[in-house]
Amino acid sequence: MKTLSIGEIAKAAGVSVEAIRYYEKERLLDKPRRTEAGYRQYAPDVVRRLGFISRAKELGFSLDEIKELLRLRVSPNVSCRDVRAKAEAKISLVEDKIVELSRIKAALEVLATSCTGGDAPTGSCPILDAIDLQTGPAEVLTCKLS
Amino acid sequence: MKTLSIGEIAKAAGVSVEAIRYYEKERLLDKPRRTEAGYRQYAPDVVRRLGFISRAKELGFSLDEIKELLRLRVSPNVSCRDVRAKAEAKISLVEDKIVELSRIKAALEVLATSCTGGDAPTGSCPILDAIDLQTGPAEVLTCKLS
DNA sequence: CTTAACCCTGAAGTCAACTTCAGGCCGTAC
DNA sequence: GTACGGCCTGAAGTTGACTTCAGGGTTAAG
Repeated sequence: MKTLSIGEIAKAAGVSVEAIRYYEKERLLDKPRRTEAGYRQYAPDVVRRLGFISRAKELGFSLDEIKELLRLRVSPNVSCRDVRAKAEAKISLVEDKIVELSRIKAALEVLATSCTGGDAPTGSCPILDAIDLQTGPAEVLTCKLS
Repeated sequence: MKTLSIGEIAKAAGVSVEAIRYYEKERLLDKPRRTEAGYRQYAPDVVRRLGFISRAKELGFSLDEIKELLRLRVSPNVSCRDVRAKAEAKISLVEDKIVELSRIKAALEVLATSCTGGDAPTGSCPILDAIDLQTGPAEVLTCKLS
């Protein structure tokens, strides 16, 4: 099977070579096979993993949290119940983030559309004002990716 | 009007006193009035602003980005067109984050529900596998906060 | 066969976002 | 009036996530 050098996979995933070595040290990536000369050899699917890591970072997850996400699986040492509990905890964390982002998005939309060209009343912060509008009682988030 | 000391507002917003002084230095917060003795006096609505800062940080925004968000407004120096353009740029950035979080959420849901109790086939990463399932063509996100 | 581009390791340096520290002033409770 | 918690400043230290550096092998091109 075809393998990639660290430089090739770094380019493919859009991250630096040094970051990859760092992720290996921090155990977000398994230690890869090495060539005779000691060069790392990666399977192509490691690109996905690197992509996930970068995107999750952008979403405010720390490397430790990302490690946890990537490790969430049933194994001889971890029961199904535990995995489900952990996954559900992550789900509500992720939902909270989505709700918050939806608020910010709505606030930005208010700002973009209600923009009249005149000056705003001094001292107000449009984003915060717009977010205030939304924080009524019993909000419900519906979100679908189809 | 009632004002809050730095300690009081820190407690109310759930951030540290030092962080607040840091935000002031970094110009995420305006310089507050001072008492005769030089103590900072905050208006209660600064709590909102601090809350926004914390939540935005959790969503992967840097302090610089948060500063930009908070400053997005029409002023004598900034035209409506500029504000709208900037807001729209932020909107699509936020939408991308929501899409990505929705994927992660769906992946976690697959993981939580498909959890059978047996061992998974060795070497696979359930989260990445579940995310692969979703990355079909022409995905559309619908997201509503009601 | 040599030279440039790539790879290796380990250690040190950097940057953002704070936190801790040193040294000192307020304010109120005993 | 003094003790104690809260506030002040400026500087130094910390943590996470890398990046840069020093010193040295490797491999493909010419």
